[in-house]
Amino acid sequence: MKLAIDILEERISDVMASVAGREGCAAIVRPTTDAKFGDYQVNGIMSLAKELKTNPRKLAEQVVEKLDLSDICDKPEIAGPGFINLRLKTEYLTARLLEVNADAVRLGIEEISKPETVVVDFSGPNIAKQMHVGHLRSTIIGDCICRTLEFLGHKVIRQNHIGDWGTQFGMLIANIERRSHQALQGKTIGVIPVHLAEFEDFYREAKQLFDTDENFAERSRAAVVGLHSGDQAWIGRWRALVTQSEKHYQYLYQCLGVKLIHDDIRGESFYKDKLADIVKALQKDGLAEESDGAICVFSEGFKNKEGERLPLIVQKSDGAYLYATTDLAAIRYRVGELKADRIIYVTDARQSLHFEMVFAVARKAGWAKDNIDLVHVTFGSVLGENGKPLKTRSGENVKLKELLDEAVQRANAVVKEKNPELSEEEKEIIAKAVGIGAVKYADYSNNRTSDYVFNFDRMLAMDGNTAPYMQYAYARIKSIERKSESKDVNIETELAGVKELNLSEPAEVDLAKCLIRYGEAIEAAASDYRPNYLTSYLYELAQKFSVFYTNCPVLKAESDKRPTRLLLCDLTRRTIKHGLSKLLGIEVVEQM
RNA sequence: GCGCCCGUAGCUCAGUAGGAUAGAGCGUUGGUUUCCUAAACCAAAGGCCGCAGGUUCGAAUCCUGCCGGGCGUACCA
Repeated sequence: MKLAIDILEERISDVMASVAGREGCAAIVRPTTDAKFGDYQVNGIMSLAKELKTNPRKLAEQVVEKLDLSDICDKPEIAGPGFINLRLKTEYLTARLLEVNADAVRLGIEEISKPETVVVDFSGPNIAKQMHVGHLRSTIIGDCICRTLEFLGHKVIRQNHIGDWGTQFGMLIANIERRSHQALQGKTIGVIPVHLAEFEDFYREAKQLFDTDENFAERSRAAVVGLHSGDQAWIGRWRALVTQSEKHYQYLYQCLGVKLIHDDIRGESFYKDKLADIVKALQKDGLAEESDGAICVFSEGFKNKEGERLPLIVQKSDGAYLYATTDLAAIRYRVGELKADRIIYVTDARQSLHFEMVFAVARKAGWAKDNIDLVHVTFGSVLGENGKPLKTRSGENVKLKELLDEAVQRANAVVKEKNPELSEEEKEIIAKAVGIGAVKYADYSNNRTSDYVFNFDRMLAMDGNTAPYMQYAYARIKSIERKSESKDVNIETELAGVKELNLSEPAEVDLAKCLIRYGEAIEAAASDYRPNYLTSYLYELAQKFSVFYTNCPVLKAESDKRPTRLLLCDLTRRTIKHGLSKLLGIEVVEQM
């Protein structure tokens, strides 16, 4: 069924159009800013009145006169300078709740009518390096966008554009070769790093050798040449490195509950054979030209420090290709092969200019026609308490794994303190869900465009808009379920027979109204790619549930009240679970 | 220099086309438990929404200028 807000928007806009005698009127229905105004307010009358140069209250009256919303709302009220205030009818609310209740899978939320093929480019870790905190946001925000668009009915194609190609691989595979020789000489040394921490040393070792050992540097350059020319020995070493290091980020995806698999990988190496053609095509179309020895595309409106035109370099003066070239090849592939209607890039804001230029070139070259949506979803940095990008004391990037481990460890300490009687195994499961959930939720609940300060204590707090608070609300409902058995209440049979509801307490009505608005939050989150709209909604829901919980006994309620309350509990539980686990990829727990 | 982002309560942050008296949480102060998890709930105090102009019935939101911060700005990604 359609969302109330969408039905209202449509009907009121139609009436406005007929009153005004013109197309394209927007009612701009929004939740009220204050409950005393009802449930929804129409904001569009006043701006329309301005355009028509008429009195807004008079216009509102004319609209209300012709408006029939009697199946949804009480009589609309005109207020202030020209608002129309709407209050949902209890019968509508009841019917809607029962509908949501009957829909176990989608909670009464419709799929969109025009599904698109959406390619989402996110995460993109570098091979042979540990994932660090800088990869967190792209990985989880991208995942949430995928999950949300998928739920709404789009065909989502995840693309993990990993950094698995480039000159730095020369020294890495040269180091594999060097280590192999040592191993053959009987030295007990791992040839390819296996554990996460070893990658760091391995990379550092290669880098140091490259900088200090001319023979090694020479060998590294030979390795690059070998790699590019398809030498099997070098390719074998490279592939071993890629395979080994992929295992590590797959492990982290699993920890984070991020849905990215091996098949989603289309790394830089995937495009390596397509790059020459990209440059050739750009030259052939006269879009690319040589400048200072590099092949460049100059687009309108891009300037450098000196105010001169700024190029998108697609081939360096030494003949090598760059990420701009790869990104162009990727657009071509995604539009041509994957049939994308929309391509979303989830990377930090610092790459804005790069994508602006890439998009401009892709448009000019005709690889992305106007009907293809190219979207750069940016986000801010994760900061430490000092307001600078989060680093370790020694100034290194904080490893993602270490960050998550600490979160789980801290969560474990809290669980131990709050609920000591749980078994070790239960505590571990809860700590993992709470710890990881806290990190993710804290990230999601911030507006993605701003930087935020990372703080374990705050994200693990039980008060406020945090994962533990949400999980706690869920656990309380599960607890009611468990208690019901000992009180001879059979929830299933009571709910199965519910045909009518008895909403009388304010806390019940508030909760009910919140429940039927889940779809609004999802729509808002999807259209702006902003997970914080989801967390805000869920938090509001959990708060309303807490108020309901303190004011309205469920199991001890009179028989005329109990089914309604059981239903409110169950719908809240299902909505929280859906939001957290299905859309945000955060685990819920049975008890805390 | 130019471009993009940001500046909202003591702190951390919301604010979904320009809408009604700017909202949360933390912290502070006070209150609630023979009752389904008090990891909860209720209440109070706390704001020239960086500054100054402008646009209009109405501005945290749009425009201009300024101040302060971050990022980017030709061969890294």
